[in-house]
Amino acid sequence: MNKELILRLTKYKRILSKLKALGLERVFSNNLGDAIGVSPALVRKDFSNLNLPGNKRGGYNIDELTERLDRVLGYDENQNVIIVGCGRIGTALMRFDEFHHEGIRIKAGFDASPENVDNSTEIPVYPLEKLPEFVKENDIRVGIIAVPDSAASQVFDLMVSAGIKGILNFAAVELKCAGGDKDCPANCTVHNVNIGLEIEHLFYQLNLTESGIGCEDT
Amino acid sequence: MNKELILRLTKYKRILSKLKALGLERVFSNNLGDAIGVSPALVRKDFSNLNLPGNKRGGYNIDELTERLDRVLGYDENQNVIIVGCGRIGTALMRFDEFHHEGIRIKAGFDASPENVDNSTEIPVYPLEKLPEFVKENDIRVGIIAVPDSAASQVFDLMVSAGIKGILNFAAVELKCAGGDKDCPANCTVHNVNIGLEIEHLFYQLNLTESGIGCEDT
DNA sequence: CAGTTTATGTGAACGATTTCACTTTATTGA
DNA sequence: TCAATAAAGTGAAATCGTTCACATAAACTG
Repeated sequence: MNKELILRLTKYKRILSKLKALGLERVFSNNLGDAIGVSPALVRKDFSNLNLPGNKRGGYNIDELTERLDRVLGYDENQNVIIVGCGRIGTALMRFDEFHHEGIRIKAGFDASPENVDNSTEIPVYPLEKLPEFVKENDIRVGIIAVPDSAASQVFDLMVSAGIKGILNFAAVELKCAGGDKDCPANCTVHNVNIGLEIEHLFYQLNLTESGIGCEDT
Repeated sequence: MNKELILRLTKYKRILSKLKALGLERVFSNNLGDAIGVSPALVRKDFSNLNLPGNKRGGYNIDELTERLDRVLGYDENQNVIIVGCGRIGTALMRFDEFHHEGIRIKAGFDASPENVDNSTEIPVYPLEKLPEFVKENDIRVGIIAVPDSAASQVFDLMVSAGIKGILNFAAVELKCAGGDKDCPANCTVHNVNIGLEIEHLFYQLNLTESGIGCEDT
């Protein structure tokens, strides 16, 4: 199962929960397709491949589909996360509203500078050294890196050796699993969110679109 | 020229500038491939398709390749950007270090609430109404949306009608060009960065990897 | 209850990217 | 000057994800 597919499934799930909130009970492949920007045929194919059945005329039952999707994706209430680096980006993320809606819970922050440490706040910020202990005790699987680029790689190693399995990295350094090319022993999955790169990419896409060398949207 | 390719080219450019900073003069397709996580064959194919020549034995000359890449991508010193929404995320982005390195300049912020307006700071924050005027006068092509989800769509329309051509959207609403499915008259390209979705996606990828249904990294 | 409609389900066709495997050419060293 | 070597260059092949188009079945309708 590849990354793109998992992303689509995650999106389906989100749409389903919104439709449910609106009181709907069933949904059709073209509704879902429109909502996430893919063809209805692909929606059906996705569900067909995963044995998520619909009804020949009545589309898909939202509750049932949600439940089955959860089972496929291994849904788990406990989506606990830590943030490493409590500078501006880090603290902004800590208070990011959306996380609350989505059942994602930021359990703690960690920072190397003592002046950022403060465990009197709603989300406590501990010194970086406490990270391994905290990860073990609280069974944390996912962490966010929001440290300066220069510290990213060190922090990454620390997190991986502490047993973190998934990382969302905001530093402008493409992090890869220590194992290198081969399959990483620690088996940690990284998603890099490189904002600078994203903007640069956007500029180039515009340039090329304008000059007619074209590039369709998404 | 498609989005993925443009992204690779942007990455090549970044690597080249880092290698250059280290004092290197030439680079091989496998260096570049390793750095951005693709095969050397693809690197060569990319350059070959774009007529970016290397030397049959000596690899690619970093200066020359950079220059040619700039030409292909339509490189322009002037990468001016505005940010709409000067809450936590917005202000964090305003002072984001990486932008400075990359020649990206945040020229101004805009916010609907008067208490966030303040043009005594390094990067001035104006009331939202000033946006169209500012965009015209300063020839702004790209903007960042960092407003609450509920305001995202309105702000989007305002930006598009002001003439903004590219948007990096941090609100958890998948924005699409007003034109809908057909080609948008305003022709505005949107990149959505949905952090909550990203984390959820990460969790599911881990679940599936652990259960052996597998999914390779990147 | 037969006929029509509407949406799923799916094998086959398609298209785009990527990789393979080989050719070419520059460079080094004997 | 003549191998030997190392890396770019590239047409062909393979792969992968997506779409097509039609078979299928459920649900209305008169």
